Amino acid sequence: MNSEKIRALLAGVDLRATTQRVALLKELLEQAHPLSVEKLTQGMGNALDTATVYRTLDTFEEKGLVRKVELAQGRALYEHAGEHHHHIVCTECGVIQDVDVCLPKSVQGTVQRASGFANVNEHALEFFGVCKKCA
Amino acid sequence: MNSEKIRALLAGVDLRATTQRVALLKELLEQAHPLSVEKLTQGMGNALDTATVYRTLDTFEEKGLVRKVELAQGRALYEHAGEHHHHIVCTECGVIQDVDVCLPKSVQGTVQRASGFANVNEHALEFFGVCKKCA
DNA sequence: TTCTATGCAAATAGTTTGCACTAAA
DNA sequence: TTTAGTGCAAACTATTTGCATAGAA
Repeated sequence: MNSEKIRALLAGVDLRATTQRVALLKELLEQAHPLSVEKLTQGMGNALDTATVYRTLDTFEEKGLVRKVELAQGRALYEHAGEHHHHIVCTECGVIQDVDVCLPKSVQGTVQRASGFANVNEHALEFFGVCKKCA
Repeated sequence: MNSEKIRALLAGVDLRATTQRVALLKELLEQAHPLSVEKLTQGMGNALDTATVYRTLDTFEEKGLVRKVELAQGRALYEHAGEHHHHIVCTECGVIQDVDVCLPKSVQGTVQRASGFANVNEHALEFFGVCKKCA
C-alpha cells in the first residue's frame, strides 16, 4: 500500500494527511489483524507519541476507518475496518486470527424480539481455543 | 438468598466462608447481571476494600463461581456463573440484559475446521442496540 | 497565515502487590 | 494455634488531558 492511496483514504473522510496519520493507517492496513497501541507504536519504530496514537485511533474510529475490538483483558485492540468479521484467539499464546463464520441473519431480529430492545444494531462474536502450535 | 446457602456454596468449592466472601457472593447472586468492581463495592455499602474485591473475584473465577465479561471499555465486569448465556447492551445508557439466544451447536466445529485451530473451547457473543427507554 | 495536530509531561482510572494484622477453622 | 484472608498504602499499566509548538492546507 503506497502513501498516495493512504492519503486518498484520509482525504475521503476529510482528514488532513499528516505524517503520523499516514504512518498509522499504513501500519493498520499492513498488519491486517487487531493490534494494541503498544504493538502499533513499535511497528512504526516508536516514531509516534503514545498520546498521538490514541488520539489518532479515536479520530479514525469516528470516521469509520478503524474498529476497536474488545478481546484482551485490560488493553484495547484496533484493526482496520474492512468487512464485518469475527476472530478466534488462542488462549495460550494470544495469537488472533480472522474467522469467516457469522451469525445467521435472522438472529438479530430474534434477539430484538426476545430482549424488548427498540433495535439491535451490532454484535460482537469471538471464539477462544488453542492454536496448532500450542496444542 | 440466605447466608447459610452462600456458606454452603463456598464450602462446596473449598473456600473459607469469610464475611467478605459471603457478602460479595450474595451481591453477585442478587444482582443477576454483570457488575463492575465499583458497583459491587457500592452495592455492599463500601464495606470491602477494593483490593479485597479484586482478589476475591479472582478466587471465585478460579473456582468457577463467577465469570468475567468483557463488555465495557476499560473496566471488567463480573457475574455469577450460572448457565452459559449472552448479553445485549444499550449503547445509550449502558444497561445490560441477558439474552437466551446462542450459536447453533455446529458453529464451533465449523470454526475449528476453518481456522485450523486444534480446538475451540469457548465463545463470547454480545449484542448492542438501543433499549426502549432510550429509543 | 490560520487552525488543526503533535509531543511532552502530568494527571487519571482501573487494577495489582507488599506487608503487617485479623479472623476462620 | 495455625494459616489463609483482609485492609491499607504504594506501585503499576493503560489511557487521557493541558498546553505550547510544529506543520498541513
